[in-house]
Amino acid sequence: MEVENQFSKIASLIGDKTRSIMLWSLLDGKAYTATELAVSANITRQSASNHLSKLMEAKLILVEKQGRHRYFRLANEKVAQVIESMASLILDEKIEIKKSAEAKKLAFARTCYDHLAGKLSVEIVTSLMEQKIITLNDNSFEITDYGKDWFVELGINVESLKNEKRSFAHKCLDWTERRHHIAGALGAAILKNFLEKDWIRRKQNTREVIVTSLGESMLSEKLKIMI
Amino acid sequence: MEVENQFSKIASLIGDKTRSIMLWSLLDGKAYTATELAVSANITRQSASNHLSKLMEAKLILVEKQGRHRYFRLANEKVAQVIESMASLILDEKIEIKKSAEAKKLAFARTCYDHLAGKLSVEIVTSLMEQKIITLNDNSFEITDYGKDWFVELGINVESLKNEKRSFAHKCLDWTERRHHIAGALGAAILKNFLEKDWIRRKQNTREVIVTSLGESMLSEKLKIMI
DNA sequence: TTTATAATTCATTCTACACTGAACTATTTT
DNA sequence: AAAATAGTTCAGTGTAGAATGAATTATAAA
Repeated sequence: MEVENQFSKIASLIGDKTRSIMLWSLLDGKAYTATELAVSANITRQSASNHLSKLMEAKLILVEKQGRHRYFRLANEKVAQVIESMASLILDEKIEIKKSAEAKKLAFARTCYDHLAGKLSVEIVTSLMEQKIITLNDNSFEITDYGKDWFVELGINVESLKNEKRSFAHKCLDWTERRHHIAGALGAAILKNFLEKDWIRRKQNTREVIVTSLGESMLSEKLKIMI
Repeated sequence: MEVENQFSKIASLIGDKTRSIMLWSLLDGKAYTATELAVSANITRQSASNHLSKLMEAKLILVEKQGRHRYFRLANEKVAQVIESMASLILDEKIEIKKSAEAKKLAFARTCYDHLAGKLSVEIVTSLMEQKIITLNDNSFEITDYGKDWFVELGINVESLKNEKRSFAHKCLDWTERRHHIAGALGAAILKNFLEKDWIRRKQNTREVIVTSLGESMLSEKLKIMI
């Protein structure tokens, strides 16, 4: 098949009203059952099942079986990136006034797959670079010796992260900020760490992340970030 | 409207079979008339006109009037980036054997909007960096003093490019290579220069770019790139 | 001026494909 | 074992929205 038709096929696969909402729901990197996705997209289970098998066939999502449940999640971070990039067409409207409150909050701080995205996430990178905790090397971030201690103090053991199969700390383009944030094992560890310490909290049914007052003072102290 | 529905709307806008083929055609950054786009998408002019007005409304494309012709082109480079990112889901399949010959050629060298993309384009960046002709500074490339002379010798006046309104040489993520190439005024100037000198040639009806034998030896000499 | 070409608008038709209900398999629970 | 829950398959239905034809506007060429 010609490339343009392959493109057209994948575009219409993503572009269906219901499937696009499902993909949007899956953008937090979590795994959901068919029923859960059916409810959030407001369709029957049969219909959801049908859509999910189409997304599976195109390898946009994958499934894990657990007993009578089947958990669906995005196939990989790259799919998440594509969805994010499409969403950037609505999120970064020049005219601030037209941006909904919800969109603004998402632009400030949200999860993307398993790491942080939005303004906060790129400010973290800026601060870590300025403090020489991380450095940029081609396509990924590296941690300085000082940085290793800094992360240990934060509660993240950098060495053990490096043993994971996945990439350690690659750059991930933030579509609302048009700058990079940290993805990979380190990006995931930072999100987990901040959540565990209650610096930030997830909100129900959205990828939006809010900064707690504890988080506000800690981000200011450790990273010189003013919310 | 909730963000998920805004996303769904833009996704289905792009995701229509015919519109996606039109957008794919526009990806070379050139402007086409409604009739031309109708022919390449194999539909009537009325239908094309209808689709184009929808894409206009969403600000994905814009139009320039010239006499009785109306020339349509992508609204900006960002839209091109989004289309490219979606296409990356088909272009970078792990299983090489399944890649069509056409897709392989596109992955090697193609135009993206008004600059080069693909393997060749990121190799150019690598070489220019190694030779200290350009350096990376945050989100854009900068040219060294030595680099200025080097580009003048190539036939590109860097100073006059800087006076253009558009960004000079920002980074642009290459979706097949997952690394950056040069966009902006410099990226466009390089593509133009290479075409004029017949180092590379456009092919009809595709974004594919081929390297001439002259180009092969010049790229080897000037940039140490072996095709 | 007339004729040809480019593009759009609108009312109508058409169809791809999403949705539904019913029947089914596979687990878990009681 | 029976009942309940999760999910799928499939044949038939329904509809959003794409395609079309006819009419209209605008510009260019003859």
